[in-house]
Formats: sequence, structure tokens, C-alpha cells
Amino acid sequence: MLAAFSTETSDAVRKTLEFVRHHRLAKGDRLPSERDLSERFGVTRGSVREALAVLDAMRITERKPKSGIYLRNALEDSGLDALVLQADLGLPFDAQVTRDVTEARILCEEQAFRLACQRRTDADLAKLHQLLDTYAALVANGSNLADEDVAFHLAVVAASQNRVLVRTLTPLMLMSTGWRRRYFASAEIRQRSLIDHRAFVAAIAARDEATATMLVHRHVQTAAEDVRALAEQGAADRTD
Amino acid sequence: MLAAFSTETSDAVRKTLEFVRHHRLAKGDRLPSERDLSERFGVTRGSVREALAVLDAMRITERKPKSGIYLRNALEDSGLDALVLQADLGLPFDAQVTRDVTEARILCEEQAFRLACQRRTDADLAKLHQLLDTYAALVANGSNLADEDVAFHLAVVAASQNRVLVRTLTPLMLMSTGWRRRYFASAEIRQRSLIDHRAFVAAIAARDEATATMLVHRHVQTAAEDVRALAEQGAADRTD
DNA sequence: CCTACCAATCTGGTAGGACCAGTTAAGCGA
DNA sequence: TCGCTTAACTGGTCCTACCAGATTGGTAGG
Repeated sequence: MLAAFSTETSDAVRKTLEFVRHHRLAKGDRLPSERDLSERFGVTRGSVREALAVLDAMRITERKPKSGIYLRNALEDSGLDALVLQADLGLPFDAQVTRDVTEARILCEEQAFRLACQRRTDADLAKLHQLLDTYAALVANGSNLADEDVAFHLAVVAASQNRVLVRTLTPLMLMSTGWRRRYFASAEIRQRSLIDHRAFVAAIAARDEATATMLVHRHVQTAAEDVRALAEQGAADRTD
Repeated sequence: MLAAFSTETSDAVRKTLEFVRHHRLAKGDRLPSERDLSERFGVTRGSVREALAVLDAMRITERKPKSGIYLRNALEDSGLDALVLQADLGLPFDAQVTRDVTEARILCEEQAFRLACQRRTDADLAKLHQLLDTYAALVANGSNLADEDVAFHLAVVAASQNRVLVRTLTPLMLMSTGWRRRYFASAEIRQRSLIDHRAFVAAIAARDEATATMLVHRHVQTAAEDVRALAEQGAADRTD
């Protein structure tokens, strides 16, 4: 479902990030050469170069021709998409990042929902109702609606008529795909989520900004707390 | 300063994006094979693969082994970092994106400034004062303070104690580096910017949320309008 | 002992070829 | 027209090679 690139490249990216972490490299520090890394990781130099191209694009590393590979930013200071990448690679987040993502999501969605109330078109509303129907159908037959949940939230944000907000929220949601999947394993939660989503659409239809922002705030906050509970429970019975 | 990767890879990324645009490819459409692309673009297959690794990481394309390369999202629906990439490659933004970025920046910074008022530590304040001194010095000797402006805004957001907000604002600012550079060519604007920044710090020091959010809203809004005026003027006297 | 210079070495950037194993579509036969 | 075999195609991986600027270590000169 995730990790778009090949296993070797994916490995190289992950191992490079782990290398940076393990050696506690700081901004400006130099990484081993491509040839060196390819030996360490047991992959071709080509794969290492693909990985470095990705890390460069994420503004994590910088390749200086004829010189070396340097850390451009601390891992904490790269972009949002780097977090998605990290999640896709199966690298863990610390609690700080998890909290910050939740807060950022709330702030972002509150504003987006507010704008959606102001600017949503009838077409937006129709789209939301359609997604709601799909959602209800999936809840009925017990499907895991992790993807549909993302699609729904993004559709609401899209109703704000600001595509950059959509681009902002996308990584904020994608980086927690793994948790969302486990979260929606519960039938009770699926049911509760449907109710919340219905309320969203009602508020946006009525252009009721106060209710809409309040609802989404509570929705995301509650979900985050549930996920945290899931995580602690998961940490308890780690039998796998 | 930008476009971290090599010229060939950079070319391949740009040309691939242009190809998608020119042929009006939609989500799910298939791109030519790597070998085909490398011929079209006049670069090695390795460079094409580096480019595709980047586009994959940005969730723009998806490479299915033994099958082909498919468009994963419309260009409009990728992440924020894809916009930075686009800017780095010199690809143009349409007016819609420019407006949306401004609005998103305002929303993001308003919230971040608000939190910064609540949570800023004395260390944060000291850091801001230090950046302010640097800023003043650069204004005095007429330097182009595009980078320092970014650093300052990010430092304020960092005072919100939410690193994800920093990650969010970073691409929003980086994607307009080109314009910011031209913007700060004016001595009057540099002076005005310094005054605004001083006011920011004062408001944050006093934990005055209302003032801080109002100031940053006006600051970003005004800057965006100035840049737009610059753009129109620039479009008028295109002698280069 | 320090400095200045020079050559061997290392680095990223680019090129081209090769093989593998699934995918896909063309073409053949029924 | 339909169904199946097969050959071409595709991404994934590996290998070797060369270029030219950056780096570095050692050496000669002060």
C-alpha cells in the first residue's frame, strides 16, 4: 500500500536514515561516500543514488559533487512528506511528533472546516453526501474504512477551495495510516466515526462554522486519544 | 541554493513533470517506460530512475514492477514538498496556487504565533532577539535578507513548541524563495520588514496573542500583495 | 618547525551494457 | 470470434568504466 519504491531503494533510504540517527549526525556533518554506503547496505551504488535523490528532494541530505554527502537539516527539520516517508519505511515516531501531528491536524482542519462552511459549493456538498453513503455502506458490512476516512476528511478540506490546505493535511493523515488501520478495526469506533462524519456534513451544509470547528476538534482529539490507548495496549501485549 | 540533485536528475524530474502536464495525464495513466523516457530526455536510465524515485517519494508516480510507471495523483494533489520541488526546478505556479499558499501561510502562522505567545520560553525569546539583531545588521548594510526572513519566521513558529508546524511552514516559505529574493531587493521593504519583525517579538514577549496574530496576518498579506505587484510589473518589462 | 606546493586518491556525475523474472499484448490456431 | 501460446516489454538489480573537481597527505623549501 505504501513505500512506493523498490525494496532495495527503500532499504537504502531506511538504512541511511538509521545510519544518521545511530551516529547522531548533526546538520552539516558528512556521510560516508556512495560507494561506502552501497557496501555497508549491501546494495548497488545505483540504489544508494536513488535513495540519496529522495533524501535530497526531502531536503535531508545534500550531495556536493566531487566532495561528499552532507546532512542538510537535522532529521527533525525536514518537510512533512519526510514524515510520511518515515512512516512508510516503518521507522518509529517519538511521542513528541505524534502529539505535534495531532495538534497540527486539529489546527489545520479547524481552519479548513471553517473555510469550507464559508465557501463550499453545492457540488462539494453533493460529493460529501456521496462519500457519506459509501462510508455508511462500508460501516454496514464491516469493512476497514481507513482509506475512506482519509478521503472524507480531504474532501471536506477541499471544500475550503484551498488546494494547498489539502496538500498540507494529506501528509498529516498519511503518516498515521498504520494506526488508522488498527483504529478502525473496532466496530464501535467505525459506528462512532460515521456519526461524527454525518454531523460534519450537516454543519457544513448549514454553514455553521462554530459547530463544524468544534466537531472536528473533538473528533481528531478523541481519535488521537483512542489511538494512544491502542498504542499502550499494543505495547503491553507485544506477542508478535 | 536549491535543486539539491544533479543536473541530469533534475532535468529528468522537470521533463517528466512537463511530460505529464503536456500530455494531460490523469490519475492512473501510464507513463512511457524508463528506457523510453531516458531516450526522450537524453539522459541515462539511471538518471531517469533517480527522478522517478523522487516522484515516487512525492507520491506523484508509482512504479509497478514488470508493468510500468503510473500517475498516482494529479499534479495538484501531491504533497507540499512537491511544490518546493516545482519551484526549485523553475516550473511556474498558477495564480490559484500562489493565492492558496498565501492563505495557508496566514492560517498556519496565525495559529503558530498564537501558540508561541502561550508557550515561548525565555530561550526562544533570546533566540528571536538574536535573530532580530542579525536582521537589523543586514538591513543596515543592505544585504538581501531572504534567507534570514525565512529563518526568523521559522524561529517564531518553533517557539510554538510544535515541530510539525515548523515542518508545515517550511515548504510554504521555501516554495517562494525566488520571489522573496526579488522582494527584498527594495531597501524600503527591508526597513519595513525589520519594523514588523520587531513588533512580532514585542507581542510574543508580552504574550499578546491578539496583536501577534493580527500583525502576522497583515505582514504576510501585505507581502503577498507587494509580490503580486512585483510579478505584474515583472511581466510588463520582460526584457531578459 | 612551519609553510607552500604538488601529486595520488577519493568523490559524485554520467554512461552503457547485461540479466532476471513477471507482465502484457500480439499473433497464431482452433 | 475466442482462447491460448509465445515473444516482446518492463521495472529491479548488478557491474564496469571514465571524467573532472575536491581533498588530502606528503614532500620540498623556507
